[in-house]
Amino acid sequence: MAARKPQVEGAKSSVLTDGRMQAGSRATEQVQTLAETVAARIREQVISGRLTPGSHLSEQTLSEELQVSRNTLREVFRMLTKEGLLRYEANRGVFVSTPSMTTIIDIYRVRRFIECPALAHAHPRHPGVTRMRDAVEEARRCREAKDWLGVGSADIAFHAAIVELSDSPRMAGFYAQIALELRLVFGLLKDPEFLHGPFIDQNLEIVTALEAGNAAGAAEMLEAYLLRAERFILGAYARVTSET
Amino acid sequence: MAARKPQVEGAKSSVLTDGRMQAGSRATEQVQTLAETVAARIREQVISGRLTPGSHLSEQTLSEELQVSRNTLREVFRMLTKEGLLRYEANRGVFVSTPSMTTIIDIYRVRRFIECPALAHAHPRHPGVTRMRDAVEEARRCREAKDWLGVGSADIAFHAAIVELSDSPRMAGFYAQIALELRLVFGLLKDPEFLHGPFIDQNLEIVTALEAGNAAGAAEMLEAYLLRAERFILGAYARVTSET
DNA sequence: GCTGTCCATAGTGTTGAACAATTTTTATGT
DNA sequence: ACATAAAAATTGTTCAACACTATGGACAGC
Repeated sequence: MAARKPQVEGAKSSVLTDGRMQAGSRATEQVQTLAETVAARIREQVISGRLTPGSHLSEQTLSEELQVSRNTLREVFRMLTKEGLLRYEANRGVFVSTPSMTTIIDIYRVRRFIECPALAHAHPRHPGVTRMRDAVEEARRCREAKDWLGVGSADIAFHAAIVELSDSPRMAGFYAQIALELRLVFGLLKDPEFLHGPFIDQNLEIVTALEAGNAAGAAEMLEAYLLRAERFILGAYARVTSET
Repeated sequence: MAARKPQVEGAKSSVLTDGRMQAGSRATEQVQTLAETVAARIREQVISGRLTPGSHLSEQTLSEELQVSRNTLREVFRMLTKEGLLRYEANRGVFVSTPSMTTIIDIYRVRRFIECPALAHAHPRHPGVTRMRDAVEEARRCREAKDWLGVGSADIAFHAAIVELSDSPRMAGFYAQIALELRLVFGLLKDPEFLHGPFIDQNLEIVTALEAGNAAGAAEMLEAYLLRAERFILGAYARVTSET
């Protein structure tokens, strides 16, 4: 009956590993509040596809399911809405955001707008480069293990590392949001092997070029990559939605 | 006693005009929830300087002051924290964000990164151009009326219009956040006439060049403008903080 | 005087129940 | 079928309570 209980129960019943994202912070803010924990959990459920775009998130149902009070859950909703994962409709509740073609187009426009210059102006020995290479290797590991969700994460990590090259925390934060939305799109599509497979090797080429000091070339490859990926995703998206 | 009461009381005691920002939406979402109203109100208090950076926002005090429940207020805190206006510390509460020099530098890096290309690739007859000119005229009106807060708003609106030229809602949303933080910085500085005065005319030159079809020239002027503004603000900031 | 421990206090984190306002569903009449 | 009114479900908001954490002394030891 007492409050704070979930600090214990919540941890017990929690299935998520978590701890990723927010690359910059290490020892800071180790204390997580319940709301943040729940937010991470819902985020994961959306990304993993257990929560499908467009579906309505009932306050009562979800609060019982996650064992938190409605008030706490509403705080979580407020956070995730600002992150762009959920959509609010007054007096009707929250829904999982449903990406449209317009969404995809805008996301890729932003990606080209941000990633390409960041890569072009990058210093070859910037710490972000290491992260890029790590991400590529992680992606290959996941590909072998046929962990396609993992491949998606690694791909996002790769491109987040590119944005890190710009040395701007705000830019990185913005990109993290965009990446979240992109994952929503990924979840919408099927056939993840076909979706991610071809792009791992291109990531490898890009980081290799950058390490060799050829930032301009890397940026060019990246732009081509993004244009291809956009067409690719748009096609897959059209195929999925037309089935309805 | 009863709930929903504030829907009435809140409106009565509300002093803010509001309605700006979010250029794209017109008839949509006319229904505002209490939390959103309160959020707008606190936002305004932060921007106008009534709530100084670094100050602690007590849940109990503020909830009594604004006549809303603690729970609703906490929802608001969650939103404003995501917007970057407030900072959360677990078990210690929320504080108004305190911009540092690093903040200012990052903000201006982002501004150059986003605004300049947006302007350079702009079409001279893009609707955003009209907004730019409107903003300049609004700024001059406010200057004559010595409404320096208004000048600040108009200046922000001008540059938000530049970002609109990129036709990307996500970019515009991101810029709105950056602009909010920038206003926090403005509030920190004194002597607003000296702060905004010189820049109005430069804005005018930029939009004039763009209207004349000289996007490249406008972009160059903008970059110079932003570099100057950064130095300017950093100087003013150093002056203010050293006084402590 | 300075430093570290223990406690009272204030403030945040979270809950459950209650009720008003709104939306959605169901039942009903034509 | 179709509009309409009543009923049910859901969101919006409040309140009071209590666990947990942080803060500011009081007090003892060095």
